[in-house]
Amino acid sequence: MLKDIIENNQNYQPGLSIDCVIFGFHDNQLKVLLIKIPHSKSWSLPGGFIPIDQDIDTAAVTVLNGRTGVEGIFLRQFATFGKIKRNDQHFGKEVLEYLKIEEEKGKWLTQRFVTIGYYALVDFLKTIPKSANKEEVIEWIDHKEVPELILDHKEILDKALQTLRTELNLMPIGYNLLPEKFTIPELQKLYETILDKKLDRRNFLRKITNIGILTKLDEKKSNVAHKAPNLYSFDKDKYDEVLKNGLNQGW
Amino acid sequence: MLKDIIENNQNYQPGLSIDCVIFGFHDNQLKVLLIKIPHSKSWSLPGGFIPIDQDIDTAAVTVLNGRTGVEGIFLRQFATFGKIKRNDQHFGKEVLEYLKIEEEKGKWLTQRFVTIGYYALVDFLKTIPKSANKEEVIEWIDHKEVPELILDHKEILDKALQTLRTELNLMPIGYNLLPEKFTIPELQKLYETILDKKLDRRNFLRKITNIGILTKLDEKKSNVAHKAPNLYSFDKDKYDEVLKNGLNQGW
DNA sequence: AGTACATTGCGTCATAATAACACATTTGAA
DNA sequence: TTCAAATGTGTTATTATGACGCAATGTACT
Repeated sequence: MLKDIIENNQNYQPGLSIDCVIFGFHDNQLKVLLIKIPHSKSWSLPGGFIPIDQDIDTAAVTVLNGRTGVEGIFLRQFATFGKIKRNDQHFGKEVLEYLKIEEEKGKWLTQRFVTIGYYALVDFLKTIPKSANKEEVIEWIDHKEVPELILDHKEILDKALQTLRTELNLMPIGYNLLPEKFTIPELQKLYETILDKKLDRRNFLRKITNIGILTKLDEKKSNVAHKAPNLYSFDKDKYDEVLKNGLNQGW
Repeated sequence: MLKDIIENNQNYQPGLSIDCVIFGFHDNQLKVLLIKIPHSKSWSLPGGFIPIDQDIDTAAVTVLNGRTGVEGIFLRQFATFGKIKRNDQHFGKEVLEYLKIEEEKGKWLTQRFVTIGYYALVDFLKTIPKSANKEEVIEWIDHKEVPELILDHKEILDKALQTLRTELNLMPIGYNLLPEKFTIPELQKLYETILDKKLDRRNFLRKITNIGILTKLDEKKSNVAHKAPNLYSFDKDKYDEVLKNGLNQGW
């Protein structure tokens, strides 16, 4: 609870927060987990504070697990946001008013905050979004239809997506975003959605299989319109190896 | 002065610092600007604190300008370090003892600190390393001969170099590390030094010129042994364009 | 002055990666 | 039964890459 944190703020790193951009993939859409706070018209990224005796990475994992219930997911720090105007006094005071905390006692919250951005890739179907309380709404929202966000959260989200796009060229993705069994067209849609551009079906197949991280299963997807596509799974060992060594070395 | 900052710590963001990994290139060596603090056996990265009314990027620029005297340089945030054990109490107390500040008054410094890492690429010859005071030594040190560093500064340095290596595949570099006029072999040495591997002379020339950011000058380098190599300069417009759009798109 | 040697500039060639496209197959729906 | 939409498996031309060859240039040494 935010109120508890503010009242026991000596147990938390001052002026520093964490915000998570949690990506999922469903219905051919790249979705982001967003929170609607009752006291604001805007939505926000799931975030949290850093216990004084915890690594920042650990604090980020806590936020993620708390919101998704999923463990062992892909989580990566991508940038730290510290513009002086990023959190205005006004927003903090709104929160205090809502929580019925006096301005003096809530000073910890209205001080200047720097936030560390993490992005996560999770399996949409395994995720059960959890709201922290009754008034809070937490929802998967298509990244193309993100509503107005509080503070600089839009900027954080954009930067996360931009980072994800870049990292697509440096490492394989999909293991964390797709179910265990999936089809090549599904994987391609994921790539197309993240990159926001069409790729050639046949060239994609060749390139993705050449990486050597896919295992073709002796099974076809059922209950589909048109020709049933083959199912694949990731070869976790090879996947991890490529993750570690990177792809597209360049030089 | 650190003492002033501690005494006026209400003007600074608490528990948050900045550390800069400043790279330069000279004598075919990738060098890092390091500081020797009198009260410690170890060296450290140039760093600083964040004025409560300044963007973190601005604070990083201030650190950089203050140490190098160079302006308009390449400066990029690459990671934030926040392990709980990264700054031990012991180190902070040493500093306080050296500065003759009572433990109680110096509590601001011995609290838990998270640090934001920036790396910079500067022109070695245009840089005049500046020490903050008489007792402090600041020096260019070959990245292969870095001595013991305080706290987790070695980890920060390693991560900066690793980031630089990755970014070499995503963008052109050299504009900030080399003098205005340079030779292809010099540029190749820079790449080889950063990547820590040999590249083929002829293939390097082809690949680097194909990027389209180099202008061949009608001039040869003088006072050199053996055949005089041609001089080149960067085409700033095209360089910036490639910087913006990136290279090696992959997908 | 002549020669050896290191280094540069400009090539070639075989192979791999990429982009663009053709055609047959499978399946649900008209 | 036929059509439309999607999948599976190719082909071909172009480009990029990796591994070399060789002549030109300038220093250093005899």
